[in-house]
Amino acid sequence: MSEKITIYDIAKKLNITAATVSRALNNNPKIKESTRDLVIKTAASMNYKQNKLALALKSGRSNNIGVIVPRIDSNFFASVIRGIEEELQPHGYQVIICQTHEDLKRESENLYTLIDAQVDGILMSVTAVSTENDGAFHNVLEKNVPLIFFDRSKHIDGVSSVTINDFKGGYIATKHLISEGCKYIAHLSGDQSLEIFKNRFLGYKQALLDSGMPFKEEYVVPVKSSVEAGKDAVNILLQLETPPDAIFSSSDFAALGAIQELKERNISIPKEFCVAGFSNEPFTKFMELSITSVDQSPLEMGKMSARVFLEQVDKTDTIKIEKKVVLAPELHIRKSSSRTNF
Amino acid sequence: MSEKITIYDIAKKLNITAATVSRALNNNPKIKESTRDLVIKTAASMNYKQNKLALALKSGRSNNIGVIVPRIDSNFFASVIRGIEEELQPHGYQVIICQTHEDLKRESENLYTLIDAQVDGILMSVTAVSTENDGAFHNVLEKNVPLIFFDRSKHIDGVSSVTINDFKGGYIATKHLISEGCKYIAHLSGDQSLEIFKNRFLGYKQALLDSGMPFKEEYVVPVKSSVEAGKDAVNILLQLETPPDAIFSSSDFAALGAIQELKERNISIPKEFCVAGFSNEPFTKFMELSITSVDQSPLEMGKMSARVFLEQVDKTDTIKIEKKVVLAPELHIRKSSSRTNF
DNA sequence: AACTGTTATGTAATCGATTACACGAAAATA
DNA sequence: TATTTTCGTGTAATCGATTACATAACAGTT
Repeated sequence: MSEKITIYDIAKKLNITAATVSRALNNNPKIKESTRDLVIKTAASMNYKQNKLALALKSGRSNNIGVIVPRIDSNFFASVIRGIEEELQPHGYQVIICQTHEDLKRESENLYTLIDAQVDGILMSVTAVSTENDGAFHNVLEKNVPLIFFDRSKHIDGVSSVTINDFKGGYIATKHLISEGCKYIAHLSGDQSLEIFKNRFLGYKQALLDSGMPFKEEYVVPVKSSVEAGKDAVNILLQLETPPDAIFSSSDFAALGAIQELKERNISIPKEFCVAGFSNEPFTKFMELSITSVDQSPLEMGKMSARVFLEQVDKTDTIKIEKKVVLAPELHIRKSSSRTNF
Repeated sequence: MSEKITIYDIAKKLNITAATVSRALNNNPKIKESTRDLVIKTAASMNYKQNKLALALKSGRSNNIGVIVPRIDSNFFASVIRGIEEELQPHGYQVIICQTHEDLKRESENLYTLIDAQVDGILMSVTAVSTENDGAFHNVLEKNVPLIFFDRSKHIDGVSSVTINDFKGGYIATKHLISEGCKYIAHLSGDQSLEIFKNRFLGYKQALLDSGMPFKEEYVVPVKSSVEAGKDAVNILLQLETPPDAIFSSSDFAALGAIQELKERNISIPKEFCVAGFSNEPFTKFMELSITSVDQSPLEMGKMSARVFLEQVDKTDTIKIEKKVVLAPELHIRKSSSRTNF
């Protein structure tokens, strides 16, 4: 087994002090060139590796950043994380991942754990908007650890965020359904306490109004992001006096459930009924009856969040600048709503 | 902003030494109970948090473990990671994730980076079997950092692994196709240098032989794990003198491509042609024509890998014990191959 | 020769926690 | 009373790297 080589070992071998070795390795200009070369050569030959833990203790920076997401086994979050990773790795940061499983208590625990672990920053998508974890968030800010929200954010002074324009997403999806000739468009909505879902809903509403179509409360059905919820929603909607002829769902999974239920009832898609989802999950494209969906460019979102973080780290001394990056959503039109193109 | 509180701050306040504070906080039995209580109470009131970096430097353990996977935005790997996380978090470990993007150079870099970061262990799925990175692997073992392979493994003495029985997976999938009455079963195979793909192939072959069916080389088409590759494979297979009437694909994505191409050619599934895939990706279940697939229980695989790691960490002094855990695959029979049930 | 300046390196403190060893005081034993 | 134990705490080294400050050696200036 190879003993761990420290700068002291190198120093002893060369009959100089560790300070000189450290300076030589850090390209300190005060070191004679011959000494520097010798040290660097010796370090290489002894297979010296800097101890990052010692460096971290001394500098107070761990070079780890924490990422908190509801769950990792969803294409969206996994892709965001991939984006974060790709952007941060070249800067020497390692990413530590935590999952909340949509549980506020775990969110709080994760925040404390990451601060404990001395991370240099926290990038996260909040689990729900609630005051329950205010203490944990306050703790992060108090420690001056950069905090950045992506996708699902909370309003906290001085905290930056990277989101997509969910309003626009809802708007273009709905407008698209209208342009395909749909007259009665329903909406499967998510947890309205979260900005993202509220905005998707507002975009939907605005698109209706802008097109001179009436907005009806009964066309808005709250759902969880699951296939089952989508089926249930269709069952409710089809019992209405004037059942809808299209659905804009804030979740791809619910959209899928809706489609399954509609097929069950022999309602032809997209001829009689159009459906659009949100998130552009991989399966929406793979289906035989592919599903129209709003893409959130998760990779880009991850990279952007990382960049915002990097900006904030550099200027720790300056006043914190709250930056709100809003990415543009992109509608992927597929068979589930294409009366004309396909 | 809250200044960082150290044990020295507590010591000063109580007019005792940091050593006593440290001992009190660590429940050292030599400390008078009254002192211990006082220290603990004071620490709490001052909002003291142990500096993990200092602890890490002193103990040589970072409480971080590294996970290396080809990519994170695949349901399989994301689920394995989720399993690892769930098992390790309660033990105080944080998970650091690295991606190789199927690139051997990045695999090597990741290994060195993690060792650099002083991780307490590395859990990984290798990118490819090659001697190119032997140096990097050797480096890990030399540093006495526990190394555990999951899913895709390499043969290295003393290194444990957690895999599924891919041979059996291939076997039961093929047997199932045979039982559905398929007579000419083709196989879309993966990179044969990787055990997992080789074993799936061997399982397929054995199932044929056990059923008294001939094994034909021309029925084995190497593919990448992509939709396109699956389409191409079907095009090749259907040009054979005796085209097959079933496919066992080592990849769900290729299976999907095959199905799309078969439909294009108006070949009815499962009536004229049956298809089975591997991995049980979420979309296989969501399709209208759901796809039969072999489940690899990724969550369980992650948890099991974590457990094997925990075992190895505990007994650092004992001789390294190579442990090979093999999980059982499970066939999920769906419409793409169900002539009888549905 | 005396002084100043420059250059290269050494000395020692520091980051925060742990711990082997030492030591004084009190309690137990002879 | 003298001696040994036990108990509770202090002292100081340690983990490995960085860095403010000190200093030695030498060159240049007057």
